[in-house]
Amino acid sequence: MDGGSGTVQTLLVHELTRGHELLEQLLANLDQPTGTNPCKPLASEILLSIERALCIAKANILESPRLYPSYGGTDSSVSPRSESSEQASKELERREMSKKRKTLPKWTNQVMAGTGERPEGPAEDGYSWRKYGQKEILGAKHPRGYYRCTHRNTRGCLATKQVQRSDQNPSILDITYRGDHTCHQKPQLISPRGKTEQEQSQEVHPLIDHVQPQHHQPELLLSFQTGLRVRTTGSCIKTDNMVFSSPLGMENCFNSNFSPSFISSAASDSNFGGVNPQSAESDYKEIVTAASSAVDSPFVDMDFMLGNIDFDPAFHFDASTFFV
DNA sequence: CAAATTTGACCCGC
DNA sequence: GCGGGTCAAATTTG
Repeated sequence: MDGGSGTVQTLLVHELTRGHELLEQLLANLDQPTGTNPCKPLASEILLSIERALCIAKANILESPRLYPSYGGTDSSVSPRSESSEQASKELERREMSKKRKTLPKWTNQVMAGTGERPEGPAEDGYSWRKYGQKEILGAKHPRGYYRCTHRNTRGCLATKQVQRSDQNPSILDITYRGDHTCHQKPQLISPRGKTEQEQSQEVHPLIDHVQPQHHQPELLLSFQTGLRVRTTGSCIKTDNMVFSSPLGMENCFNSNFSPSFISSAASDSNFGGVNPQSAESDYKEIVTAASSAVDSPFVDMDFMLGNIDFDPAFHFDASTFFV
């Protein structure tokens, strides 16, 4: 873990460099007549490269929770006795909070919001969130909802998310996750019982961690269906039309047997009922990478990858056996 | 009645 | 000063 720092950086650099090179090739090829140019394979290559980098980066983030000061730390270390010290601790908490705002990993999903009445309702991901605020955002038609993990107080879980309806397409929700769930709450599978059919159809069913292998992550599914977008900031890696995010970060992508080839095969995969092949297949646009400062504290021993830097396209990895 | 949501106030960074 | 994010009292919901 601690010794893996150079290794992970090397891997990241490797993948990002490769992605960069491929992108250059792609750009060069754009000049060629459309019939002959190999843009598509190149684009796929780039995508793979970025996915790998993202996996590596996310592995780091997940594997190093100590990077992010724990909420419990502040209130367990400070035991307010008088009102003034209580105020002081609140001040401290606030200051910690602003720090966290900057340091916590952050990634954005776009999921299809049902056409339903509840504006943010369908943004279910299996965790129990508690709304703590709503704000009108300048330049946005729809207010942004602020949610935090229900177990924030009981278990000091820092995870928060912001849900905002997309301007362009009101049926799409922009969900920005921040921080990992330290509550180790098993995302409860929402039982169909007690839910209306409409609710069920709108819901993004949770499945993270130990789920039936034949099911793909619901967000994943929805993302496919909507032509999705998943972005990771903080780690500054941003991809479009790339399904690769979840509240648990890479744990999910691994656990759902994520493989890069999965994406390109999605269009033909009949499991994705309702997928518009075009959206899944044709729009590999805006693949952007940027160097990141948030991924430079590698804690994961990635040696297992060393011998195989050129990943198999069917690259997959069972996190449950690796990240314990 | 406890838990969740609403909403105006407040704080902080830019 | 402005805008985004959070707090917390009041209110609603189950």
